[in-house]
Amino acid sequence: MAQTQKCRIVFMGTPEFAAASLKRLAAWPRGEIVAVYTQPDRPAGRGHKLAESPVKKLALELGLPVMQPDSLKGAEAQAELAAFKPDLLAVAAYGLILPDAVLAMPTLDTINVHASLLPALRGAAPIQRAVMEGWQPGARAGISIMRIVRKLDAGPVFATDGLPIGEHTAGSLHDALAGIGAELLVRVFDDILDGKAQAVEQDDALATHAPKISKEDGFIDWSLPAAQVHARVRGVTPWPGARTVLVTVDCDGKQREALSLILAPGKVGQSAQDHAPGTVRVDADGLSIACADCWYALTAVKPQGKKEMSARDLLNGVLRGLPKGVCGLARAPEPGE
RNA sequence: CGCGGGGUGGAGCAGCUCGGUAGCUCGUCGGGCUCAUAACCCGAAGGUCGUAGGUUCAAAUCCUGCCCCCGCAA
Repeated sequence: MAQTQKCRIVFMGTPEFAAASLKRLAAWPRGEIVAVYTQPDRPAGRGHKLAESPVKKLALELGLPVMQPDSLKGAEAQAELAAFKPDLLAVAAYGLILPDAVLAMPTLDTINVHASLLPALRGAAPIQRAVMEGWQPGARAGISIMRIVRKLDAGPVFATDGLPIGEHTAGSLHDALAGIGAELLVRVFDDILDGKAQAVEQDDALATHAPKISKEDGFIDWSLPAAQVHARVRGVTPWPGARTVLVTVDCDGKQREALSLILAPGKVGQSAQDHAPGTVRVDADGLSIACADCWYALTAVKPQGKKEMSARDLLNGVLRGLPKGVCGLARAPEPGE
């Protein structure tokens, strides 16, 4: 603690996940955030208004200087960064490639907060993939703090911290991990200043990848076992949303218009061995869809252009008059649905 | 000017094209049936139809402005 001067931190990040670390770092007494880098404002949302990243919003609230270069590859951008004379570079879900020149810039280290237990799930969507793939009992997700090297998410790891995935959705797990990541980052920074930080090389042989999530990842495949369907639904909640299309048949055998739904996590029910995957059933409990092994009971559901509602409400309104029992088939959406 | 859907008793919807009695499923409350029930039967309460104007003898319904919600897209 011979530090007479705070260490100079440049923070780089973009989404909500990164904002949590920025917030925690701003309250860290041993460092001073001298600049915040985030992606340029982009048109987004309804009406295509220009949107500021969560990190930018927080940085402005905190009164920190905000930089939004399109890239860090140019000499100009690098000179700008160098002028901040960073001791530590803290990166969390920034979204831009950091060239070698940038990695070498800080006097102490270049540190990344990654939302997985590395070397598992390197890449863009570790939280969602962790939930989607973590359907086995006891599956865990976590945070790794590592040094940034040229190869993506492959640097030596200073510390990890995990938690059971349980019934988490990607959204709730994200929030939990954002907090854990922020704490762990500060702990590693303390260790670095105290000279007792140790980074352990990753075993590349154990590495797995977590590619970016697309809308299609939300299309539910009912031919999977219910436990995997459930994990998939949670993994794509709240974004891009678990989608399926219900094609239902009236009492008089008349087919209704296909109904496109976004599903909230439901419940794995009784065995559905004697029904084809995708079979839709109305019973006392509401609405269920057959998976490879069991029924999957829908709890809350969001039809296009509507608010989320209970399965009961769906049956009372949009699907009013459906016969009890097997009454249709669920299928994957087609493009545009 | 990105595209589209929607705002009707507590909930989810129909009615709007072709203006004129407020409808359906559920919930709530009361009663009945039943050993019993979230089942069934009977009855009741509860809505200035998002908001402000306009057209009209008459507007949930047609026209215009505004507010709010949602999906696509990013």
